Amino acid sequence: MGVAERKEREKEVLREQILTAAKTLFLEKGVEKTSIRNIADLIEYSPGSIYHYFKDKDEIFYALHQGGFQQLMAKMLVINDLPHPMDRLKAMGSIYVQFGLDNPDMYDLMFIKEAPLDHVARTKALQWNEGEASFKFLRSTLRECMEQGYFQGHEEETLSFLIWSTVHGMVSLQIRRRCEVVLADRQDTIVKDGLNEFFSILDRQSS
Amino acid sequence: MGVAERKEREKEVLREQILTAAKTLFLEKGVEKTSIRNIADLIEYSPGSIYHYFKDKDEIFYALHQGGFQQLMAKMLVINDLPHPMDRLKAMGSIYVQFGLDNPDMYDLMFIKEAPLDHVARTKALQWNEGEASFKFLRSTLRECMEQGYFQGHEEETLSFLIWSTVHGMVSLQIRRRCEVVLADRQDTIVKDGLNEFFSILDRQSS
DNA sequence: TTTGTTGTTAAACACTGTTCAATTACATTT
DNA sequence: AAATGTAATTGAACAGTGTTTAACAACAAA
Repeated sequence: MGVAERKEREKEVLREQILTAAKTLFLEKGVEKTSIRNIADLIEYSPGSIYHYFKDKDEIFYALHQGGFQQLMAKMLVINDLPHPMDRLKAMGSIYVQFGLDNPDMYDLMFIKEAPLDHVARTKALQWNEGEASFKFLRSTLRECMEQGYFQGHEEETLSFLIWSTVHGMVSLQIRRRCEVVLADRQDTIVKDGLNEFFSILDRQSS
Repeated sequence: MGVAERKEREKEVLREQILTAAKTLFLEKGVEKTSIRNIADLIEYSPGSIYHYFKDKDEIFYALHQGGFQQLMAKMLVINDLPHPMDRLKAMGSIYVQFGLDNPDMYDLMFIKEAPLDHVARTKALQWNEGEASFKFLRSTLRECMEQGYFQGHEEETLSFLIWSTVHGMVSLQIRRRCEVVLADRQDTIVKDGLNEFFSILDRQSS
């Protein structure tokens, strides 16, 4: 025995190889321009063999987007050092935005592209665990703010969605090049400026 | 003479035919799944002839997205009836969001998809007139609000961007199916609820 | 040594956007 | 009316795409 386990490990190794190859190509060319044949070429296998490890292209990019959430979540950990929930909330916003600007392709995959959600939709479970975990994290931080008297008269879930939307809106308008022309002169500061403007508004919501 | 003009008109007719065919297909299948051959089939021409009227696929979808801006702008006209600038600002938000939810594919093309901006980038001018006009419209409305004492201590351009980001964020998270799972039970109310939450925050920015 | 499973492959299918040489249509000039 | 020139149209071709599948190789178990 033990042979089944070894094979299992070997299979896992190749699966990982596919994923790293996919990530390499995807980070330099984007999702659409990364083809199954490109990935196969890079790991020196035939295109067909990819399909023994992943159901389809969407599953590969679903797996990659999972890695992105791990990255983002790891960066979020630093907020634990901040005692005041309002500081934690703002730090979350800054980290989220910074992550998006630093890793535009990964952000794109996580929050804009259809591929990962298409895969989720095909999986009968219909659970986007990565997204749900992140949203819960935002909600709990916001709840702590509310317990301290902030955002009175607001509803936790709705306000969480609104906050998420605001930071996502800024990042995605930037990533999908809607700022490039409309706000050409302030292209590389507008998102940070917008975020600070947002923070000052949030601060006024203590009554 | 007059024959050159007639030919010009005929050419314009076919150009329009291509556009309506493209729009029909695009609204039922989306950009990616609408192929040049599909469009050619629908108007009963060969695929090659499309390229006598449009440089490439991006140019077709740039033209379609222009139509989307006209639609949106037409809907915006009703705000002229509102005397108070703050009401106009909020009405703009409602109209924008409603447009996005009612025409998700067109919204996608206008504010999320790469195609129209890719075309803009290839055009040496690098002017996204549609987007700029819309943004200026938002800015001028916001300026009027500020002149009435709202949003003191805020900067017009930055705040305009922030407001745009907020409504865009809500619509795009919804359209790209990030709410579907995270906020499954409130799927078809969350954006409107979020917008109202946003309005209540804006109202508090009068001091 | 045979059997059964699993991994791998090349070829094929049905597509895609785009280019291009050849052809047709047709107004203008001879 | 015939020849010319221009513009529109075509079908084929090119180089790609995701995915399926029949054949084959590798190798553990019987």
